[in-house]
Amino acid sequence: MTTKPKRAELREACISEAFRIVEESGVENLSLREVARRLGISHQAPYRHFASRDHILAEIIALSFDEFSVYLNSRPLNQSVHDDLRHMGLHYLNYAKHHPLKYRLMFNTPMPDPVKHINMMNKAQHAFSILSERLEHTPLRPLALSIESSSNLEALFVWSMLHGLASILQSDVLPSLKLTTLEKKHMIAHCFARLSQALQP
Amino acid sequence: MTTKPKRAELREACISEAFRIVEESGVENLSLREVARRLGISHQAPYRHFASRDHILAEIIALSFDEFSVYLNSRPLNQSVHDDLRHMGLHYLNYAKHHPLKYRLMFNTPMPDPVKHINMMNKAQHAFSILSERLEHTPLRPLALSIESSSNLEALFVWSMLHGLASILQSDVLPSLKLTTLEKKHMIAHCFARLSQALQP
DNA sequence: TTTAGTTTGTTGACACTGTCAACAATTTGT
DNA sequence: ACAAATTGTTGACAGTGTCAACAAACTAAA
Repeated sequence: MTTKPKRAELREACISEAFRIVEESGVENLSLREVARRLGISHQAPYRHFASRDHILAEIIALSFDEFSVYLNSRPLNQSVHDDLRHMGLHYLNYAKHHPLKYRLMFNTPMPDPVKHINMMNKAQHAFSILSERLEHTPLRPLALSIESSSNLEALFVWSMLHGLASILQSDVLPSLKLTTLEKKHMIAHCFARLSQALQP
Repeated sequence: MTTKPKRAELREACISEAFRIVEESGVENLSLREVARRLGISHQAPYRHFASRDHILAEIIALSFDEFSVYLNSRPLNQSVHDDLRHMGLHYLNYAKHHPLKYRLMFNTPMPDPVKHINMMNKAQHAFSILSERLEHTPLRPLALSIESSSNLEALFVWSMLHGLASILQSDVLPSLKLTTLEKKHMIAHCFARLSQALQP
């Protein structure tokens, strides 16, 4: 439990305590009352700073997107652009692996009404733009003329693969799929190889 | 509300009522008490048939996987194997699009302990096997020798892309990504084109 | 500085949830 | 037909989000 905060700092204290709760035990165990309890304040105090549970949720989702963006950008510099894209993908998967509860918070949680939480959506958009901009400067295998292309579309494709893979890797279903240990070990490498085949000229 | 069921049919009635609730308003609004209310029985009656909420959840997840498997198999027959794979993918996305709440139930919901709900896991495994078996009889572009391959691995790759795409398409984040209407319109076609490039010999 | 007004925190309530325990009705097996 | 087991009901408890009424504390003007 965190030390009892002074006035005016309560809002920030609530957010970081809520963030901590999600890190520790997942969004389904986040309750405003638990936040209040940990901060040693009354169960209604947080309501002076957040209109509803959704509003504090939006804050910590935004925080997570920030953290995620920083993590994506913290990848080592790579010589070739395709190597860099690859490392970005691996970084993506690493974040999901090491912060599964926060990853689920961002991507697997029914979100509060986006229109009411524009800041949150902007942070999400920013994380996406990292991927999109990386692809903007990556020469790709040409597609048939009938197929529309743009760095956003390529980013959506790569993101789909990464998000799907990250989800499956941490899914409860995976252990029941009767995969050999060899298959389990090579999942990521295989998917990245196929991704290269799709993208590399 | 369904008609009050006779004895011994209560278990089945609970399951289908719960299934209906999820279809209508999503898993987060599923409560045993609401099920009981709709069936006109006491709030505790369902507990004679399900040890906990998780147990009825496991039942309707299993049901959803069944429905999903049937849907995947209901695709029209296609001449070429790659065409068939493509249609399978489109069918996958169609299911997610037309049954978003059930799709989320299967793939985006923290599952009850898999070990305690083996039937549910078997149904999930069966849905996966449909994809895996399709890939088993589809000639694919060869990979580098250092890269492991198997129909399961190929299925995981395709599934990753499909699941990622399906999730993103129904995500609340999508509208905030500043995509042009043209990009939105071509998302699916683009991803499938890239998928073909990855897989087609 | 004192006072009035606004912001923030507290207490208590309500409706909702899952689940336990005790009891009643009903069905089943002999 | 009666004993036993199964199934259904009622009532309770702890947990949740949130509203309303009230109290304390900070802020701004006199």
